[in-house]
Amino acid sequence: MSTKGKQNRERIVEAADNLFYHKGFNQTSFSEVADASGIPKGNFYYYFKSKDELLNAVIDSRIELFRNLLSECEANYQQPLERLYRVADILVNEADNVLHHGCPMGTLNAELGKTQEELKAHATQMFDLLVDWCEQQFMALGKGEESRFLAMHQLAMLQGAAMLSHVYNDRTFLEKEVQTVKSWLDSLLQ
Amino acid sequence: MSTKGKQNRERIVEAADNLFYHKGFNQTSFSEVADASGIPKGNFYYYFKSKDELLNAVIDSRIELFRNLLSECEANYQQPLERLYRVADILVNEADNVLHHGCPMGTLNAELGKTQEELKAHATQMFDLLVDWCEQQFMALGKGEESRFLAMHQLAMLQGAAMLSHVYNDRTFLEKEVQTVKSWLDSLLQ
DNA sequence: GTCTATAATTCGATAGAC
DNA sequence: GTCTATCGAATTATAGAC
Repeated sequence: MSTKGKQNRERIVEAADNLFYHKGFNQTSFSEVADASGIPKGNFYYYFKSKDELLNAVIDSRIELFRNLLSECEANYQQPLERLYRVADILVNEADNVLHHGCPMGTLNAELGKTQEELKAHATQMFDLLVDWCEQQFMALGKGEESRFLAMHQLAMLQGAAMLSHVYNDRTFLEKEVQTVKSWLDSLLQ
Repeated sequence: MSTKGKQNRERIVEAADNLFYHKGFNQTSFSEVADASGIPKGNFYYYFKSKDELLNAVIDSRIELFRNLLSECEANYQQPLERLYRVADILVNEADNVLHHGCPMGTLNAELGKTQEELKAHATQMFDLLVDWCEQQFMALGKGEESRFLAMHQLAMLQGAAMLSHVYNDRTFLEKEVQTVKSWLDSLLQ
C-alpha cells in the first residue's frame, strides 16, 4: 500500500472511530464515515471489505492508543499506586466525552454484546489490556492471587461511575466516584 | 379500545420488551416484533403510530414492573438495610440475563444516549425510580443529605458489576461484587 | 379492527470506467 | 488506486380493501 493509501486508511479509521463512539457502531452508516473522512463512499471497499472489518480496525487503533498511554504512564510513574491512580484519572480527563457519550469501551461492548458476539470478543480485548495492566500493578503491591479480582473491581467501579454520570450528565458525581476509587486504593495499602 | 385490542397491545409490548433487551432497540425491526407477537406487521400502526412510541410503551411497562417489585419489597421487608440488600440481589436473581445481555436499564440508556436524547430522557426515569427509592431507604437510616449520593453510588457499583460480568460472562465476579455492595452497606451502619 | 400490498428511503456492498 | 453509478435487500411507515 502506498503512502497516500495509508494516509487515506488512517483518515477513514479516525473518522469512523469518532462516529462509532458518538453515534454507536450500528447507527453509523458508511455514508457518514465517507462524508466525515472526505473519502468517496465507493472507495471504502478498497481499504475495508466490510463494515465489520472497519470496526476491527477501529478497535485495533483504540488498543494501540491505550497501549501507548499505559507505556507512557509506566515511564512517568514508578509507584504501582500512582499508576492505578492514573487509570482512575482517565475518566476525569475525558469527563466531557464520558458525560455526553459514555465510556467508549463500555458502551461499545454493551452494544456489540447484544447481537454481534464475534465483534464483541474483539472489543473485549480493550478491557483485557486494562485489566491485565492493573493486575500487574496490584501484583507489584503484593496482592498475589487477589490481584485479578482487584483489577476487575477497580474497572467495574469506574464503569459504574461512567454509566451513572452519563445517565444523569453529572460531572460532580463522576469526580466524587473517581475520588472514592482512589480512597479505596489507599485503603488497600493499610 | 376493546378487550381484544388491549390484549394485542400488551402482546406487542411484551414481545418488543424482550427483543429490545436482547437485540437492542435500533437493531430490532418491526417485522421481528410482528413475528414474535403474532400480530401482522401492517397492523402495528393501529396500536403504535411509530417505533419510538412503542419504545415509550415498553419503558412505561418496565417502570410499572419495577414499581410493583419495590412495593412488594416494602411489604416484605421493614428494615431499610434489608430493602437495600434486595436491590443488590436483583442482579443475582437475574444473573442469566445480565451475563448474556447486560443490565436492561443500563444498556438501554447507553444505546439511547448516543443519538436519541428524547427517548433516553424517558429511559432515565427507570433509574430515577430506583435512585429515589434507595435514597428514601438511606434517609430512613439517618444519612440525611448524603442519601442521594449514597443511592447513586450503590447503583453505580451495581451497574459496574453488571457491565464487567457481561463483558467477561463471569457469574462468579457478579456474585462477588454483589456481596461487596452488601458489605459496603453494612459498613455504613457502624 | 384487521390485514395486504407497497411506497419511500436508506443501508451495505458491487461493477466497472478511468 | 480512485471514483461514479447503482444494485438488492431491509427499513419505517402509509394507503386502502375488507
